[in-house]
This record gives sequence, C-alpha cells and structure tokens, in this order.
Amino acid sequence: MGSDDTPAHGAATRESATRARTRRAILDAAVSVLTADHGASLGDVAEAAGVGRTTVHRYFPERSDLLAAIGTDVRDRVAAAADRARLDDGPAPEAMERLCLEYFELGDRLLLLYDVPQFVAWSGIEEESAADLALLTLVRRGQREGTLDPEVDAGWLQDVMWALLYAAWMQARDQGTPRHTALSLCLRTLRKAVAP
Amino acid sequence: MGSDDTPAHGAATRESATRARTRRAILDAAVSVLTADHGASLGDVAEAAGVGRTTVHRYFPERSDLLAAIGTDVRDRVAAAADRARLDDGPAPEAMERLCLEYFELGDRLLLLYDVPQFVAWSGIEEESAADLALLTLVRRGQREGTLDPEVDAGWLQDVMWALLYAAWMQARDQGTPRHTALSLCLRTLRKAVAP
DNA sequence: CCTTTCTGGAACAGAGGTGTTCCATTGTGG
DNA sequence: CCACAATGGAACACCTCTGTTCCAGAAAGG
Repeated sequence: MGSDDTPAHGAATRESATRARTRRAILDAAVSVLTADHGASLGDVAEAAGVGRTTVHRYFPERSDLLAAIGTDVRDRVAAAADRARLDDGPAPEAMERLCLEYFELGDRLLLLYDVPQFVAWSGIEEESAADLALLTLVRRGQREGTLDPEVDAGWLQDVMWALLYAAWMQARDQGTPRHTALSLCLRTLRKAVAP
Repeated sequence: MGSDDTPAHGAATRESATRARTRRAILDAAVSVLTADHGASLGDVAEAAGVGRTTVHRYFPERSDLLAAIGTDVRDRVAAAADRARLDDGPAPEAMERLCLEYFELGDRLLLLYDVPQFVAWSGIEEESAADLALLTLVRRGQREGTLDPEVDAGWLQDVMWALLYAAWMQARDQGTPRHTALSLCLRTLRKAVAP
C-alpha cells in the first residue's frame, strides 16, 4: 500500500487509472469468488476477474496481500456505511435500522467478512472497529433511553443485528427472496427482537 | 457404510468394539478440527484423534468419505434432537424453545454444518430434512394458532431461529459468555422476535 | 507515431496434501 | 498362549496451488 512498485519520479503520484481499474476488478472478483468458496485458488480469482494469474500476483504479491486488501476495502466501506447511518441522530431503534439498511447494501462483502474470520486478524481491523464501537454506543444509548431492551448485554444486541442481517442475506441468496423483501423481514424482526 | 471391509464369516456382524471406538474418535476429532479450520488436512485430523494418518484412510478411504460420515452423523443427531423436542406438543413458542435448547447442545457439530454448506450436498441431507420440515410445520401451526407472527414467511422464522442460535454459539465461543447465559439470551430474544 | 506502461502466457521449482502400499509392532479375544 | 485384528510409520507417485522469472504483444498516453 504505502510502498508502491512505481517508486521513481514524483512522490505524490498515486496510481494510473488503468491500474486502479484492474485492481478493483481483481478485488471485486476475489470477493465474489471467495464468497462462493473460501478455499478458491488465485487462478480462479484471476479467471473471474478476466485477468492473467500473473497479473494478480503483480498487484498482490502473496495470497495474504490480496486477503488483506479485501479486508481493508471492507473496513472502509463499513466505516462509510456507519457514517451514512448517522447513528447519533434520532431514536436508537431507527438509527439501528438505518445502519442495518446500509450494511445490507454491502452484501457479499460483509458475508465474506462474516465467515472468514481471518479477515478480522488481517489488515488492522482490531477486535472492535470504530463502526462496532459506534454501534455499541448506540445500543447503550437506546438502553438508557428505554427504547432498547435493557435486560440483555449490549454486545448481544449487536450480535443479534448481525445474525438477522446474515439470515436476510441467506434468504435472498438461497431462497431467491427479493432483496427488499428480505430486508423488510429483517427490519421487522429486528425491531421486535431489540424492543424492551 | 453398508459394505464393510470385514466381509467374511457371518453377515449381521457389525463392527468390532475396538473399531467402533476408533471410528468415533476420528469422527469427533474431525468435527472439532474442521470447525476451527475448514481446510484442515487429514493429517491434522489424525493427530487430533491420536491416530495415524494411515488409520484415518483405513476408515475413510477418501476425504469426501470422512465428510460424508460427519454429515450423516450430524443428520442423525439433529433428527434425534428434533424428536426429543416433541414439536407437536404444547404451545408453538415453547416447542420452538425446546428445539432451540436441544440444538444448542449439539454445539460445534451444527456450527460446522452451518458454514460448510457442502455437507448439505454430501450424504443425503436433502434441501429439507425431516427435522426442517417438522420445524416448518410447527411454525405454521403457531401462526394458525396466533402464537407466532403470522405476517412473515414461515421459512423466515425458521431462519431467524438458526441465526439466533448461531449468534449464541459465537457469543459463547468468542466472548466467553457462559453457555447457559448465551442460551438464555438466545431464547429471550427468540421469544420476542417470533411473537405476533 | 513512438515510447512507456501494462498485460498474458509459458515454464519452473517448491511446498503441501492425498491416496496407496508394505511391513513391523502392538493389542485383544478366544 | 497364540492367532488374528488393528495400528503406526515409512516411502511412494501424483496432484494442485503458489510464487517467480522472462518475454513478446497489446494498450495507453504523450
């Protein structure tokens, strides 16, 4: 990331548009391929990205570099999503639903993060990311205000949200439930589950 | 399974006590090793079982045979658990909680079944096992009787139960929450989530 | 248009897992 | 106590994935 393989000339020079596009293609392909099969080979990823295996290695020297890059990518998107949800505004349950909605849109990417726990270890996602902490704070606020169930641990309510999101994704993926239907089932159930 | 490698003498002869014990040891070790790392090698399994790699191959000629055996084992346990829960008795929500409790006890084994989807394909677990169908029937009964939320699809409520179970296992495994605490959180939340 | 960047393919060595065979050793049960 | 069941280890060929190098051709971009 910091040390590029195009060292010479300037210093601020980032990455050519071509390279940026190729990088994204590989990253996106990796997400969908790895979601389907956690043990997929780099050859599979390359093929899915419409790119030579050599090129994948050119961007991500080792397998772990690719995984780390995915982790970083997801972390950024999660942070942005949490930001958009404005967790500090309005009633806690509604803020939680906004977050759920934002996260739902991230789809596959979060599914992958969910069941490939190594990603949490890779690429500086600490145990508690900023987004996780913000959610935890939100839950505590809701419990204080009496809008969220105060009798269970805040961490549990957090997990419940993730679990229902996961269920909704599965419903959409395996049962072919339309995305918006799955999401509204999720939100409805979440609303009831976290109520006092 | 049907065709043993001890063909001679009788016909009803099952398996020596020694062999049965070894088989179980391998199966159990495989579950815990594979739960920790889906891509673990047969060598790892053998080591965990306190058995030579050759011996593993003697019982399960190919990797897929071992996986299939795990699948079958889990399927049987699930069926027995569903049976013990007596899904046809009493109020639907309570029956659902009994099932949840039984499933929770299966621990690792179900976790594995959950995130190694191949198992569903291996070893004759059809899309809808008998236990799944019984649960679906239970949910429909509850909806008819007005004790379960009638406005959502029965399949969704089923998924919600699994999702909360999963969350409870994770809570126990990663946060070190005592098993009974995790279970009661799960049941409390489930009760609210599925209520009309 | 021509130079620089970027790419894909081939070919390679190495690592690690798999499945097999063979044999010496241990143990279990009659 | 003795035969036979059951085991563990070594050695084997084979496969797949990885990571690397090298080079010729395509694609940008000035």
